[in-house]
Amino acid sequence: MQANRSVTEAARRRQIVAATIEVLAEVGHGATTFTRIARWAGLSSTGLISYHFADKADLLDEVLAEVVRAAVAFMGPRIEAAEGHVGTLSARIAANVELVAEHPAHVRALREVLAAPGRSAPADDATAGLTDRVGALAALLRDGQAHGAFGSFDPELMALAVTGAIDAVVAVPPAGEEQVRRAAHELAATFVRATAPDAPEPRP
Amino acid sequence: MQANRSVTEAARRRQIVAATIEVLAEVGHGATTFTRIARWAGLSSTGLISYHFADKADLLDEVLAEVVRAAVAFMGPRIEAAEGHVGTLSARIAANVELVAEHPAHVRALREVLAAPGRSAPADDATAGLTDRVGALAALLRDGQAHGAFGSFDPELMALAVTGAIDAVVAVPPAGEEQVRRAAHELAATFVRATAPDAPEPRP
Amino acid sequence: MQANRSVTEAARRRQIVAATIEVLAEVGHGATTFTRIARWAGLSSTGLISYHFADKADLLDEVLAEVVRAAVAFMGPRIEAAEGHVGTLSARIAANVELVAEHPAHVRALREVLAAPGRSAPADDATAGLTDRVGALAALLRDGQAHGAFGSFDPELMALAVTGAIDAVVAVPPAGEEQVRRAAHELAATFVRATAPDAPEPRP
Amino acid sequence: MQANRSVTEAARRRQIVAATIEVLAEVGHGATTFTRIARWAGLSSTGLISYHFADKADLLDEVLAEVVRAAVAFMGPRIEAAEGHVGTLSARIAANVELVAEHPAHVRALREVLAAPGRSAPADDATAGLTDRVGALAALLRDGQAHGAFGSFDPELMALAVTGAIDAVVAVPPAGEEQVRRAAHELAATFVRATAPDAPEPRP
DNA sequence: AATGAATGAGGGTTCATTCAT
DNA sequence: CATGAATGAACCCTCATTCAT
Repeated sequence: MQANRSVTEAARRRQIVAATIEVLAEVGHGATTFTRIARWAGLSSTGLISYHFADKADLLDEVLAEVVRAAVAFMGPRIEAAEGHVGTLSARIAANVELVAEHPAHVRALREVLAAPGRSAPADDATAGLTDRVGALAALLRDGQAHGAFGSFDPELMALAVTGAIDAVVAVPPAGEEQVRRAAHELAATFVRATAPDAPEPRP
Repeated sequence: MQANRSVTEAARRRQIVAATIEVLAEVGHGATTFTRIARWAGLSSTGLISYHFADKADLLDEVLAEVVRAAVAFMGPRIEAAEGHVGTLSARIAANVELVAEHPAHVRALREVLAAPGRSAPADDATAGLTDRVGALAALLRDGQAHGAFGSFDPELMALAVTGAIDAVVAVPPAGEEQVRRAAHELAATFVRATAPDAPEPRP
Repeated sequence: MQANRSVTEAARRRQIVAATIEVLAEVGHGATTFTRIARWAGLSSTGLISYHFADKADLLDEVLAEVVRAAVAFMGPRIEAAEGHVGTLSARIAANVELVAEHPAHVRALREVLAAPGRSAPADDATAGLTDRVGALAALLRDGQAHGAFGSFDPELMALAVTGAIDAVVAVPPAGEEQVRRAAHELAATFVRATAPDAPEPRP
Repeated sequence: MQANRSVTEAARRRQIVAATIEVLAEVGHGATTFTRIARWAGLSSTGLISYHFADKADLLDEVLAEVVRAAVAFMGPRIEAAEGHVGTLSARIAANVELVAEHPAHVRALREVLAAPGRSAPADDATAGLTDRVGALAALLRDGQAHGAFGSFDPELMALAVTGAIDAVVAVPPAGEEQVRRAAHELAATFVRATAPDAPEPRP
């Protein structure tokens, strides 16, 4: 009789976060207002949002956390299942592209939130893990280079390029699951080629 | 002594446009308000902006035009000087990366303006040329494939990847002109590798 | 103890509408601003008005409705109590004149609202009934002519004249209830005379 | 070489006044801005208007004077040509109605100016003569009553009614000169009837 | 836990007016 | 005599946030 206090609250918060994700994905960060969120969620006042979240920034933090949580849940197993440096790189790229087919609104919302002006660095590790995709990727590439799995290139720059390419590919609305899978494979192949070990001296 | 009729107006407009570019680059489109622009430009009232520009959209149009003009002036010669499909691809990537060293604020402002909600398609060709970088790149890649200069891959997807990679590389604040040039070359090399003709059968 | 959900809102809306009527009557439509309304109503911000009314047009619609409601409530019984065409004409004129003694601000506000630029035709019948006083009057006159109650004249023109005369008489600030009643009777008598059946041939 | 200083100025003032009359008639007082007037007159800046007129009120005063001047020039001869009290009343009404066919914009502009909030009493006599049509008419009616030309009624009230009726009839856009003349005659006839001497006791 | 009325700052825009040229 | 750039107040409206209930 007592314990469901926070159950109710948690449900409300989740409802509001979910609505915010949809609104962010649909109208972008600039037009994401409490009024619009309340309307989407079927709430009759913006006061309720302020009641459950200290701040607009607080709400967006929660949105970020939720989006990251879902993304990690989706990508984690796929990446861990991969073997070898090349395989991991490949899996990372493919999983990231495929993520958009599973949670299109989440991905757009993520970009909107991160692009919001005045956002400070994320707090927890999981968030950083997704947010700092570049760093994680660079580490993988550097390690692979040390093991001779990749050629010689600037790992940070390549990580940046990979991440940017994924985001760009993901930004165009995908047409069908099949096409998403194809794009995932092809993008992975592209960077496998780009990171391939340097060609040996042509034999005489 | 008389001929400079509207020299004042032109100067003010340029001043305001320049200030808007800086503000856009710094705080993003959503937070780019007349008040902030006026403060940045050292104007004492937002009314002055409204006096010189019909609309906020009008101002942003002018910003877009200016940014595109500068970008075309910078990249055009570099691209045209290149020879061959691979050379052109290389030059395009390098020029784009180097652009950010020349006009860092311009590049960020461009993205902010284009990302603004409710923006319609650009009118003139020069703008479209810069805006639709993906299309232009895809055409180059497709043509190169037909001439055997590139391997087999989806040109649209690759164009998207190249563009995204450039933007990502460009997004991090560059440290020094030397480093920019290095990044330009390396990124170009990366995609030259990624688009290289399929390896011939190893000779026996 | 709970049932008064929106009693506060309704009261505020009524308060704002009432204030708007007074302001309209005093300074005219062009100078009727949210600021002036708020000041008159004793509100501390114009935001409150925007909170309760979607639009300035929305507020003016409400004003129109309220004014019409009051006018119909006042004039309706008086007109219906009259008998015969001449009696009805008389009652209509008198009631209209007397209305101004009861709700002087309402009448001026009505004119201001209807004269506002960009107002579209009224929706409901009651409003139209008050708005299209000319049409209603013309119909009465035409019907009366068909029954021999009135002489021969252009009904539309006469209706226009009657309406204009009423408005003019009503426009001057009345001095005392007694004088209003006198004016009402005399104006009615004037148009009873003006619309009287054509004099019969003098008997030999 | 010197004398045409004020000639130029007078011409400019007339041009601006004329433009203002048109704008007033077209968009009403509330929307009559310096910008719109300048655009209509083909001027490139509102500064020119401020240069020639001390104030917006000053400009509107000039407009009023011009409108009155034209109206007096039009109506004066027609009224003076009439004979007898009834004839003069008739002529006054007809001339007033016909005025609208000659200077439609002037008449609408006049109403707009007089309806403007915060207008004080007119200065010169000619203006007062037109502005205080009611007073002039009341004097005529009172004098006529003293000479037995009219019946018994309140002259002020009747004057008010006549004026209001004229304005109302004039307010509807006239369709053709013929119709205007018909309306003029009929309205005159209406009030001749309404002011007719009291019917004598029916002879036994 | 929830409501919704209220607030005040700030948004873009229009306006009459001033002033140096 | 004319210009047009500049100003600052006021316009309507939206927003995140507060608070009594």
